[in-house]
Amino acid sequence: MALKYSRQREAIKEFMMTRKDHPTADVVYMNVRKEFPNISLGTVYRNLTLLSDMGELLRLRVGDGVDHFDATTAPHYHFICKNCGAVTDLEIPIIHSIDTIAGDNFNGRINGHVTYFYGTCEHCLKKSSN
Amino acid sequence: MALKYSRQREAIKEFMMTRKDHPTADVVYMNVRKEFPNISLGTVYRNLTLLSDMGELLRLRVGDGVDHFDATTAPHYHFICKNCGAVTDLEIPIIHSIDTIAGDNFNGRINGHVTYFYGTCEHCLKKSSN
DNA sequence: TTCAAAATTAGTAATGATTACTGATATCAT
DNA sequence: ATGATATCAGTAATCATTACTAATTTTGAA
Repeated sequence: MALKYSRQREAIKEFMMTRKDHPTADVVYMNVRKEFPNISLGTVYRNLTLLSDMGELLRLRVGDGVDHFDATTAPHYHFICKNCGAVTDLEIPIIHSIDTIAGDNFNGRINGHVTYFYGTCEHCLKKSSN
Repeated sequence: MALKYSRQREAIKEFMMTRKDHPTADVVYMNVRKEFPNISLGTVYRNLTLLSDMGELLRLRVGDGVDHFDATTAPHYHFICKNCGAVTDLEIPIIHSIDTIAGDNFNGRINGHVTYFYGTCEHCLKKSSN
């Protein structure tokens, strides 16, 4: 028996399921603390890492220096707002053909790619048009 | 006069020009120290950041927790070896069409994308086939 | 149910990359 | 040459994340 049940891990998992906005460890910590007032940040990190390693979560490194986590584990693309930093899912299918294109004149083996789209989100577009 | 000449910055720039392997701040530090034995790591970081902000360098966040820098500022794609962590340039043109694809059914504005291709580099492929 | 082995935890310390601060030095227009 | 100011070296601080440790939970079997 390698993995034991833990209420804290379950609470973290359940919280992640409710969020589509790719929260950071700190946001998870703040929220799970409502149910477990003295859970420690280390426990949050350990479980987020564990769940990511098991494939139940995705760890996103979007370039803002903080890791984001995503309970939607099926491969998909992300958009990052350069204005507010919000991370949102994109509803387009994975474009496998670019792996083939990238492999042209390249002597290694390409297994896949990670793409982040950057721009301005709907919310920030509205704000700036005032 | 906002920007003054500095030998240290010039040395950092020149070192970056000689390297195609996207060194980290620490690697730059180690090398520039040959010419400036008591340059400080802070100076290296400050200048790498300054040059990146001016557009003379690219700051790459490839997902390994350390920033890499690239003197080739024209947009291009990168490949990261999952085995050894090496970062190499890919010789394919930017595929602008995926920005359009990504914009389908999306209400924000997409300005561009950053893609990292992952796999095994030529060198590591050869080693593992022993 | 009780018990002990092993996983997990809370709390805290340590790490590693990067940034900020400070008094001394280098650059440059006048 | 000189004064204003950008830059520096050295060091301290910050921030995200990981590691450590003694106490608590979980769990399968007695």
